[in-house]
Amino acid sequence: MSPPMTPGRARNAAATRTAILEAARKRFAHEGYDQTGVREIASDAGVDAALISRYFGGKEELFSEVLSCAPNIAEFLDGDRDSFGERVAQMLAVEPMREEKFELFLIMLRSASSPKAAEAIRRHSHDAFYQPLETWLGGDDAAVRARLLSCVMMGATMNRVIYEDYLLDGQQRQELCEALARTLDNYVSGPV
Amino acid sequence: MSPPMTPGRARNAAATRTAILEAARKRFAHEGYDQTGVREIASDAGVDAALISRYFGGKEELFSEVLSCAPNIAEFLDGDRDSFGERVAQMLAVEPMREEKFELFLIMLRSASSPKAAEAIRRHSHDAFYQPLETWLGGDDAAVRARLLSCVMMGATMNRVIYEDYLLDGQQRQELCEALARTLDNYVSGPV
DNA sequence: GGGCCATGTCATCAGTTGGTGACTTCTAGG
DNA sequence: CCTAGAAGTCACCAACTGATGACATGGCCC
Repeated sequence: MSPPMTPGRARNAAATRTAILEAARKRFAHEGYDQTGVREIASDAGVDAALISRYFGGKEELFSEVLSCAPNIAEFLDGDRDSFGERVAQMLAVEPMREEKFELFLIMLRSASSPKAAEAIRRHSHDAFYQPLETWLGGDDAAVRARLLSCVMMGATMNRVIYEDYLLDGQQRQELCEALARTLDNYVSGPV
Repeated sequence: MSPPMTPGRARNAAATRTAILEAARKRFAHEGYDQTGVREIASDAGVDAALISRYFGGKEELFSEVLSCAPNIAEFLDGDRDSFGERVAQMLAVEPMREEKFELFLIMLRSASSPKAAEAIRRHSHDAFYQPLETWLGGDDAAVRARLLSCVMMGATMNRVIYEDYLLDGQQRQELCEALARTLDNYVSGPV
């Protein structure tokens, strides 16, 4: 006990805020908005639940804040254009779902059914997903192609959410991945 | 007051059961498992909430029962094989979402995030969706192609759930529909 | 008609949720 | 050292949820 341990939590507002945000992001991604209680978030963050209301105003505002801070689509748009389908399909069908890249998708899919969260999701996914994607795609039908890409990506994520990794073995997942990659690249490259 | 109105509800167990089931199906499809309360279902059905527990055992069992009774994929597998993509894409992108055909999808998507409902969904969607679809597709990679079809169908539904019909106008939805049809038919017809 | 069971109604419970305000404790600045 | 305010703790509330058991009532069979 070399450093004189303070009994309560260290008094550091910024760190506390961040801890809450981190814990909330994981909870919302793994359980969804409704299934996550402020007490659970607080417990994960090692914080009293009352601080959530104090710092963010309430659960709903915390959720919006989490969406704003979550990593967005940009990561995939940065890379090589020709390998977009391959990279995304790998994430969707092969890589373990615990990856952080998944988190924004998971938050959206698992929380979209909650009216309290829905509006925030609509707004944020437009700004952080469709808008950049459309710009990146370019062309007259960018909006439609963006929607098509979104359909495949969301659907694939949804399937894994529902079935985890049951039903398909490694070989089949590889085939799935390749087919997804082809479909995605088809939407990326050409006019539909 | 020609017929001597009974003050309470008509005493007809079968009709009451059906009324509850109907009301529950609509509520679960529109609001999801978590957002739907037994009191709301009962109110819609013109029934006392206690009867839900009496007739079905509880909300969870009622949900399973609703899934069992909901219309499944069979409708689309009956029709002409060549027009499968066209028919499904029409439903996914063009037809109004209030259609009953959508209900099973909506129930699944809106309730999948609830642990209580998830297991029932997994079981039922396998029996009423994947299994028939795989059989209908045939071939060695039927499982993978079924999954691909599912991804597109679920993703398209999810997009409409989140965005309703915003963002895309009629013309764009038509383009979306055609592209979806091509993709679906591609998965139906060929080895991936 | 009388008994009896199925059906429906009601009051209420126990658990959980998000949120609030009063309180304590620590730390910075004078 | 002492005060003021920020940071954290605690007890508690009001609302809601699913569920249950006691009770009322209708209709059928003997």
